[in-house]
Amino acid sequence: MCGEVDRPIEKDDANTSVVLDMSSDNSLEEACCALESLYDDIDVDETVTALTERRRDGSTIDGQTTVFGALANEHRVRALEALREGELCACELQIVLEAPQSTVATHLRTLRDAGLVKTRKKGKWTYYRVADTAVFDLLDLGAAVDVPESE
Amino acid sequence: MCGEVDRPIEKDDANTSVVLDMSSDNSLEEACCALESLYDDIDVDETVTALTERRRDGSTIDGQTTVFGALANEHRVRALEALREGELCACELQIVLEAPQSTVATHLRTLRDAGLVKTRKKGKWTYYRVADTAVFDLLDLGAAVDVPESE
DNA sequence: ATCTCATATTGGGTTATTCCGATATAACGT
DNA sequence: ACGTTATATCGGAATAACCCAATATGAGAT
Repeated sequence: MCGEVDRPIEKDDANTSVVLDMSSDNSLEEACCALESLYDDIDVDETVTALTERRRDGSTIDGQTTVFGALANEHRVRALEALREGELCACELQIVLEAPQSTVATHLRTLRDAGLVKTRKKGKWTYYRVADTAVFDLLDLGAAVDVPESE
Repeated sequence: MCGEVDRPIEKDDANTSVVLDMSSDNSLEEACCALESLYDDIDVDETVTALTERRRDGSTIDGQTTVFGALANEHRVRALEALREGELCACELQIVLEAPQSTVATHLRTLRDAGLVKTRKKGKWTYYRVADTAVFDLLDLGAAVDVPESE
């Protein structure tokens, strides 16, 4: 009863970052079955198209996942929190993080690659500062989310 | 030349989420060497204590990393973006995400565990909505960060 | 009760992250 | 030049995250 659906494939090539191969599975078909019974008198194709348009530009999403990925680590969040009161050099951050030098250096690299911190070199020392105060807003919003316990 | 340092160990037990064993490496010693030469007339112990106090409460950081971890995935960001215009049921999100049913269900579980979405059951269908509009602020801030290219 | 369908969970193979010792680089002092 | 010191990068083992087919659960419908 759940037949063919005109797939709205690639109206724009913006979503190239999606690396999923839809040609050999039946995910869309299955989902459309559910759709058909969800609303009784609808044009399924039209609904699918509307849902498709809820997708955002792929490059934006790439940036978002890079940023959130950089924030998804205790050491890195701790480092950023320490930078609230101003810049610190790598050796100071090493004390804050209580971790070996190479570990700290790697985390700082990740933060820099994500655009969250910027560096300033002075002689042998490298000073790290938050790239933008928006980073603190991110940290605050992340801390404000009420994460349900257990699981 | 870089000798012993009074470690300000565990003045409060709040940082119990740090699972690092400092007893068998020399990270602190190394970092303090750098500190000594960074400022020429300082009380190193005092400086270490000050840096130690830049640390935040561990439970807060746990929540932050859980939230950011949930946001650090293309499928999940895409799902949240789709929910900007209102709630959707799982089968609709399946169409948006172009992924198999079990994959979508798992991602939605992750978002729920992080407190980013809430669910409403109506018969056989489960409707997902964003738990708080602050989630959109998070997404927007994450998208606004200027991620340097290459690497 | 039984069947169907929407969604959730499980198992496990694949890939990505994390950690950290070892080594490399780069800037200062002598 | 050389040694020293602060930081960065490499290698690879341990750990976590991801994807998805198969299976389980739970709410109608018959």
